Amino acid sequence: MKIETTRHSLAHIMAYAVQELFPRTKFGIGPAIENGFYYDFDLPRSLTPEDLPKIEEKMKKLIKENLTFRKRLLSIKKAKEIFKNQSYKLELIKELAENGSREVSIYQVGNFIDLCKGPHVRSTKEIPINAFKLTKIAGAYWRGNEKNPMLQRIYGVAFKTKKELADFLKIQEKAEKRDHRKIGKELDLFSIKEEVGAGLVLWHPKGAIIRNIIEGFWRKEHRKRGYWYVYTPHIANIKLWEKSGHTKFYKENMYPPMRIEETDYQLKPMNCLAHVQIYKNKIRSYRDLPIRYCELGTVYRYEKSGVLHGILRPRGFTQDDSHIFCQPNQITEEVSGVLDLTTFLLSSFGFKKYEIDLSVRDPKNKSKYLGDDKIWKKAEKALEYVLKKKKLKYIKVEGEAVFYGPKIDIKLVDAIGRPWQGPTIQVDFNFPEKFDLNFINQKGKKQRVVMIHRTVLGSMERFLGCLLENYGGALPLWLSPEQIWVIPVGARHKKYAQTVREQFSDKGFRVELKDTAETVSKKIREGEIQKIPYLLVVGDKEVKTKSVRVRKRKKGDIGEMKVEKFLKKIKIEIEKKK
RNA sequence: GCCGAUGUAGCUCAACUGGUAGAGCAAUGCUUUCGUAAAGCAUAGGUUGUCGGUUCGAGACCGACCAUCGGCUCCA
Repeated sequence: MKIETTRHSLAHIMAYAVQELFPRTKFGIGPAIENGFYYDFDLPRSLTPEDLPKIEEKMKKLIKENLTFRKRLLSIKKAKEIFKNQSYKLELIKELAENGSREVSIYQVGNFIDLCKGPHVRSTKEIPINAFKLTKIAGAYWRGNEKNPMLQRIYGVAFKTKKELADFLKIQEKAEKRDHRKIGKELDLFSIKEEVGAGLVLWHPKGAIIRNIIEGFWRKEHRKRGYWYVYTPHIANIKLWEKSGHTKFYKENMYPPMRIEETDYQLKPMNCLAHVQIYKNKIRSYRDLPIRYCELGTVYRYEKSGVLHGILRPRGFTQDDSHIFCQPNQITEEVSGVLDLTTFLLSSFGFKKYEIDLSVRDPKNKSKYLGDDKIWKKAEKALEYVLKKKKLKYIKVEGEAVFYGPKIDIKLVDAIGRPWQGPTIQVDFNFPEKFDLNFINQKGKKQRVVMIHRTVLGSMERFLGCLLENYGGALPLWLSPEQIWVIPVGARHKKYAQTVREQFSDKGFRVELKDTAETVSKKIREGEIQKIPYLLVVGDKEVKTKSVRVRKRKKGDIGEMKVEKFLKKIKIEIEKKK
């Protein structure tokens, strides 16, 4: 028996239990999902966490009754009659009928009948009784549309054995400890304060050090690949945003304009328009192309209050942005180059797992997008071509495109497995049209340029958040804000400790001398909590032999070493990681 | 924005059914100079998220707002 089938059957059992406990319930839908299942209910009252054990108990009781799942095929008419008091089910039946179905299938277990195409377990005795748990209650719009009523969703997790469930719950619990918000607080990296504003990030000194390292590495790699670094203002004349279509298609994500001497200025939600203006500054030749402008550009977007999530989703963030202007026949090469850069950077920062989406238009709602069909098809084809050529696994998602073009999105995964969009590559024929962006081709004729929008990390905020969760805060040596602590055993070793500190700081290492009047144990404990890669203890022996006693993070004491030898060792460690 | 939960010292948490806020860590001062995950003593620290209401009396009850958390919708 497939676990998905069991999960789906559990969703039905849960619905059955809810029906028994709340007879007037209207039912939405209840599918199996990753690790479990959910079901949406329209209930006479709000559920509280205390309801979950009651429902769970009822479910177990029902499972023990060895109830059979019976499938039946019904005519549309008959189905409508059976579900006459179930408005959501009626809506589904109506839709099935409209799509040409003559009959629908239903499943009955005990006294609970559900519209469902199955499959299900034959009997509840096939369901392991101790391998599931109801985990949370949440609101969810009927059919995922915010204009529809909100139903109450109960989530559950389910596995084949009690042990698998216990393991899963343990892993989840452990993962929650790697939450970037927790790590950010513990390691004093950043904060978000009510006094400053929701979604506005304060980077503390140590967070800023990490960001600086990331940015430095990013700049170096971009310079190598022929990018030009630019700086652009944070506000711009609103006419620019009107022309691009932002005020029409992107309005709900923008802060309202500010009026200065009869002109409205817009806080930028994107960097592209400024880069467009740099491109437009003079006539460009085909010999100049591709032109790659890049900028760590800070943008502000109005995000609905309910979606903010630490630094993974703030309202102000810095994109590692770039706009590439190229000839049409350079698209695949450029997209390909960007993909290579992305995978190189991600692996340099230790990311092994990511998902790739090809985000295209919603074919049913073309009014959400700028530009005509032909242009869109061309852009979508170009992106898909490169993905296929690189043999990368991707999922095509309709309706996920930006208003000006389709994109390749790379999603990084957080501690508890939630995907967050980071890197993105977007082919855009629309802005070049809107802003009349050209170059002079080999024949001396004006030709339309192609624009590629891209970030390879996503944003500094989101990237750091994912980075912290990936490493559980224990960043590799090259990224650690504090790499080494020198801990003198007693007051008489302070002087030597000082010289040791200097030997490392002279070589560019981030090293702190911990010479306060506290015990060695205390400082070791503090160092481990602060996730310092190396703690160097120096006492009488080390002073005599010009060495250090090395303690490696998580590993413990790895022995005494000459200062020179340790220096060499960490240099190698840093080179290797890069 | 929507549904639900939460908000007490810098951090982690206490305070019985309403009776006037307490502990550990951190901070500061003194003592201790210490060999691999917490030395000792003392001091200071709070309009209990904000505003309003109920009450003789509110951290606790009610309302509005703000923020956070889990989802939904939306997104880098």
